[in-house]
Amino acid sequence: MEYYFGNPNPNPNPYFHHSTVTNVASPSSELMLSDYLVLEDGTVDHHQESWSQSTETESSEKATSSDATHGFADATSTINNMKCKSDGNKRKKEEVSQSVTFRTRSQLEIMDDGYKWRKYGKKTVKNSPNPRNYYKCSGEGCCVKKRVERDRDDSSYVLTTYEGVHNHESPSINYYSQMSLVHPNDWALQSSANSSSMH
DNA sequence: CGCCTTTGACCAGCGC
DNA sequence: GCGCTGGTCAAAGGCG
Repeated sequence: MEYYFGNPNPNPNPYFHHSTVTNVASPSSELMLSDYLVLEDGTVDHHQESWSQSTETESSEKATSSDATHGFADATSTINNMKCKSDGNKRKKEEVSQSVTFRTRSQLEIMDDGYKWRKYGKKTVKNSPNPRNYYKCSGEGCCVKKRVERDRDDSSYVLTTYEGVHNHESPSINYYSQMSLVHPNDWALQSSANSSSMH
């Protein structure tokens, strides 16, 4: 299964290209968001753990290490096993999911990542002036979710948390492939390369 | 008409 | 047990 992230929409959000994932500890290390999101089902590799870091708004995601050398210290990633079912054991704490959180600087909350999302909820969260929006992938049988909220400390940043793995390719995968195609198996190398040399 | 957003209600987990 | 909180549901309405 391949899993891509980027800005493959033929009619891209004009602000998206200015969205970056910034490492607070090392502000000079900025990556285009589209440069590195590829998830592989179920595995936790060194790189993914390395940029795991809790944010206070993501209390359910425990902090691991933050490794500024990868430039991902400001993104939260918790990779677990995904269970995609809406009944029975939903909302159990033991029900873990594969989730990745990006903190991006963007004027718009909705960044076009190539997938089609349907909003299903909006909640105000405690200790945050900004509401949290909940989206599901509109793909048939695809239960990937994402949460989008503005950083309570700096509203110029958007926190986007993806949960799950798409069971389909991005509708705009062809377009994206011309920009920056990364196979999941190569993602570790890609992310490592990106951290050392941009583009 | 189909798909979307909005939004209040509902539910489960958690802390006290 | 109770209240708070986060996450989800589903009805209603809007839009193309």
